[in-house]
Amino acid sequence: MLNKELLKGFSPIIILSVLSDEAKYGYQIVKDIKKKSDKSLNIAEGTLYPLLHKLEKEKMLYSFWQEAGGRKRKYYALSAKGKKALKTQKNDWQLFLKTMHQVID
Amino acid sequence: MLNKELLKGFSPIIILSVLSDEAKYGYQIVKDIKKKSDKSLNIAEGTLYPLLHKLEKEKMLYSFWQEAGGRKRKYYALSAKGKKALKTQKNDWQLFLKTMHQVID
DNA sequence: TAACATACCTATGTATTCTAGGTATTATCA
DNA sequence: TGATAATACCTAGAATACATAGGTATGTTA
Repeated sequence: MLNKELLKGFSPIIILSVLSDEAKYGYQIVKDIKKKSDKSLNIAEGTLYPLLHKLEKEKMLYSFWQEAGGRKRKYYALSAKGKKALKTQKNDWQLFLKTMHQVID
Repeated sequence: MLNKELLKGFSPIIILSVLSDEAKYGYQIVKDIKKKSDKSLNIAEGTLYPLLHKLEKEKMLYSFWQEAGGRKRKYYALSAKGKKALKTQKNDWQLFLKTMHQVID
């Protein structure tokens, strides 16, 4: 596990990124991030759900309910605004990398 | 300026890094980080001073007062514990980079 | 002599994230 | 069959980090 404090502020770009290929539901996003990060990232459900609601409120995401095998799942997908925001955030991330390299290396 | 929210959690590694060559005083650290980052990072004094106090309390840093040109300056230097912590944090940083790459790229 | 730069500091507010719960359904296994 | 685990959603409150917005004091420069 990474130092949790290191992660503050990066949740939005992580979530928008994992949604960039296809719509996913909350529980799936948690597992997905865990898997993709080799278990280094473990975003708590208590962090994810409020954040999904916030991103939806900001029109970055939209949601729809879908049923599969008797289970109701709430899917989230990137809106046009969300796609744009993801691009911006990836640029910010690159600048951040460059800056950190300059300062700490 | 980088998105400020992106920076949360990285202040300690930044401060320990800029102190790794020589002891510096608070005001100098602010200017130093600003310069090294091409003005991308602008750590507020209201962020820096309490953080220096915290790092000193945790024995990562030690301080001493020195006078130059009639001005009193409080210098901070890395302790042995601080040097060790810096190494650990740089490893954490590398892991974080790798993880972010896996998740967002 | 006024304004700016240097140099230290703290109190309070805001934003983010975690902890620690809660509910309900389905799958597994003893 | 009954208990436990996994799936799937959620929220309230605490903890933490950082920025904002001040404050004080001295030295420098216009």
